[in-house]
Amino acid sequence: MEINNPLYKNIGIHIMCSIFTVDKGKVKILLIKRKNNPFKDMWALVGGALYNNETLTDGLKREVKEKTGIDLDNYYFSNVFDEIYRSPVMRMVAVSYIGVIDGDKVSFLRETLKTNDADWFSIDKIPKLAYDHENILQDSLLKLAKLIGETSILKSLLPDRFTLPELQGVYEAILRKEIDRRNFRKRMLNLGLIEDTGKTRKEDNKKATKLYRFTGRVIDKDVF
Amino acid sequence: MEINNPLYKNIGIHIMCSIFTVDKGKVKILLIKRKNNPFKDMWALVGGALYNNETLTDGLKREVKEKTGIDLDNYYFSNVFDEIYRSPVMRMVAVSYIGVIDGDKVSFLRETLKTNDADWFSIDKIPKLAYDHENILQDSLLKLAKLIGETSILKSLLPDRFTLPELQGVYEAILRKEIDRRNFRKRMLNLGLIEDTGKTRKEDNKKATKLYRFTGRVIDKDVF
DNA sequence: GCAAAAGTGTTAGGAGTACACCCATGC
DNA sequence: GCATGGGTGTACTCCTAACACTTTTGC
Repeated sequence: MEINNPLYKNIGIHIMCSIFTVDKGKVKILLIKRKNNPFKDMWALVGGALYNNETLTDGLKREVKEKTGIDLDNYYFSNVFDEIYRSPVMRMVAVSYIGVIDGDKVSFLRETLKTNDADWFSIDKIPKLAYDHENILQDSLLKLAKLIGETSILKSLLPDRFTLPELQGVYEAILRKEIDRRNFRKRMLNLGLIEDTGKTRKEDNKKATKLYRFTGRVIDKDVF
Repeated sequence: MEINNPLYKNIGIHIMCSIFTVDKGKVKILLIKRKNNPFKDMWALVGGALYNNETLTDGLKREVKEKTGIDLDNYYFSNVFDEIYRSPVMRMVAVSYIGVIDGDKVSFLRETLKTNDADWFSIDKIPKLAYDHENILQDSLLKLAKLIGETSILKSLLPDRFTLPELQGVYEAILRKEIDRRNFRKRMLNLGLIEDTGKTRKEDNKKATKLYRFTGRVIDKDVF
């Protein structure tokens, strides 16, 4: 049967995850250092090969858990990478996802069965990466900038209730531009991505600030 | 080496293509009838298994050529389908694309090595399809409706120079709604997807109509 | 009182939507 | 002259972008 044609057997699937956080106005990416070949001792995105008996997102969660100890539950599909020699070992097609977590709250493992180290890297200072991960990362950054305008992808980065200046700081870090406070507020509330909780928070030496929460709505404009 | 773990070997990749046309106000999909098992004698989307030595889009073009004789050059990524048992033969992950052609101009083969028949089906009258192709098709229809607002995906359906009423008819068929003539014109020109050629066409018994062409521009709005 | 951070309102321009009239043609 | 199909303009609303002042607080 044609399905046994060796030409299209033994293709593997990588599930990759660009795990982002934003810390002090900087976007950071969680990288792991590989313990094994290929690309032994090099930094890499989190991810690995899909098993036969799991869906892509099951594999994604398993790989993230195995290589970082993190339980990822906020992720979005990003892209497919199919360059023929992107893996030196065998033909691997990568399906990439984007995850966002709060780097201050979520702890990760420095070492696992397959990793020697793990750390957050500012996206301005990325070391040389294994495979085509640099490519995947850059693509994911563009996608992240899109997703924050259409989804609640940032909900796992901020506390349940957050202030608008906090949220704006995250947007400015990801979009790499300053945004007008008044327009930001109007736009965010108008889009319906967030809503007023009616509560406020009082910091040490500041005016009380209003608290908002994500609605979970997804923006999907019609053509006509 | 872990890459030899049988758990994640032998995954296959399907590349699927929903090939659409619009004919007399109806959106139609090109289906082929399978000659072989699994799903022998059932209608199916065009597509097949990726070879180790080709990229996804190379495989896409090869499969479309093999099963329909068509040289496809206008296609867009659509989605990934990863249900574990979507193929009864082995684990197959499908990467789906959308193609648009002019059904009146492009001819296709009724029979090939792997197909017994091929035909256009109105999307209102789809036969039972092999695999999860019904699912992929419905998903592709939604994506197509998005793509016509952002890309020049329709350029292969219309002649190089086309009239606005022609284009509007295609939009209405895909979006399944009527659109105001004046607003359609303003919006299309404003978006920059099409441009005035400065020429007109004179049909038999009609007023001369202005001709437009696609610009190839892709609409990609910024968040802020 | 002054500096820092947060909140709010106004205005002008551009896009979207709804809607009505004129023009060319063939019969 | 009338029916058909193609072309255009206006008014209203809404979103966006630019921009300035007031409030609270701690020092």
